[in-house]
Amino acid sequence: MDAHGAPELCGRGRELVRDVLERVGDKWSVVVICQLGDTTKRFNELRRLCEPITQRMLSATLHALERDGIVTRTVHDARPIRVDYALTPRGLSLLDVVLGLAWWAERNAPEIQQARDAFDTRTR
Amino acid sequence: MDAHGAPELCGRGRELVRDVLERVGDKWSVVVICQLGDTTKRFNELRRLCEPITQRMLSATLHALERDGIVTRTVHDARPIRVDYALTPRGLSLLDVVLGLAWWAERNAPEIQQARDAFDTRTR
DNA sequence: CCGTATCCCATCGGATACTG
DNA sequence: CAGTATCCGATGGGATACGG
Repeated sequence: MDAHGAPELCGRGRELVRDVLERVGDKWSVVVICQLGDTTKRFNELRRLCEPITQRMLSATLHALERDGIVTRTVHDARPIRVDYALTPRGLSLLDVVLGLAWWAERNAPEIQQARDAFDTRTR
Repeated sequence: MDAHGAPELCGRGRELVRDVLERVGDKWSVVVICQLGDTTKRFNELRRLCEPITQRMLSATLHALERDGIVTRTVHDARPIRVDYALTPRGLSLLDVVLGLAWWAERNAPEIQQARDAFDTRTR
């Protein structure tokens, strides 16, 4: 199982790794990355796909992802103005692992809901 | 790439999936799950492994993971009291995908740090 | 040893209004 | 269309102290 050895979550470089995990751990990053997928999309297009994300949070999330080199932002001189977002190669590699997480969540969501209900009943 | 189709991050069942993602997205869950691995561990043992986690947060994190059926909690009648924690089968399946995330973070942390520095310089 | 209770502040993120 | 600015309530999580 751990043929690679455990990640350095507790050794040196731990803070750095946790920084990265907290980037993907905020409320919207995973959703945005999954909806972006391997296709370039515009701001409002992405916004609809990520509903009910607010304009403010989509902007902030994209800014943070751009800063980390996970998405690119391309401004086209047109009227009305048009801005395209896309995953970088690094973003695509992250998409792979994040899809694993999303699929796990999707597969396990019903049983986890049951577990929660059972636990809450049992401990009430 | 998306042979499974995109996860239902925006369809029905979206709230449920996001609930699950937010569980693993909090500050300590990924660390605790990785450090627990496939071996039963005691509270303070886990605490040292997850340093600098506080007692309060380890307790809260384990409680939430137990509620979701991801870890088991076993109290042994001994003195001093002894409590063992272990991943359930569901927890082990989560470990797989979470290790993927941790390894990605570890591999990419240095370049992301560079990207951040470059971005901050460029936009200053 | 294994927790819970309290306090308290920093950050996150929603609502809303405004700009190029 | 694609954002930024401001306000503000909710939540997360650290420090500390106490209990079984």
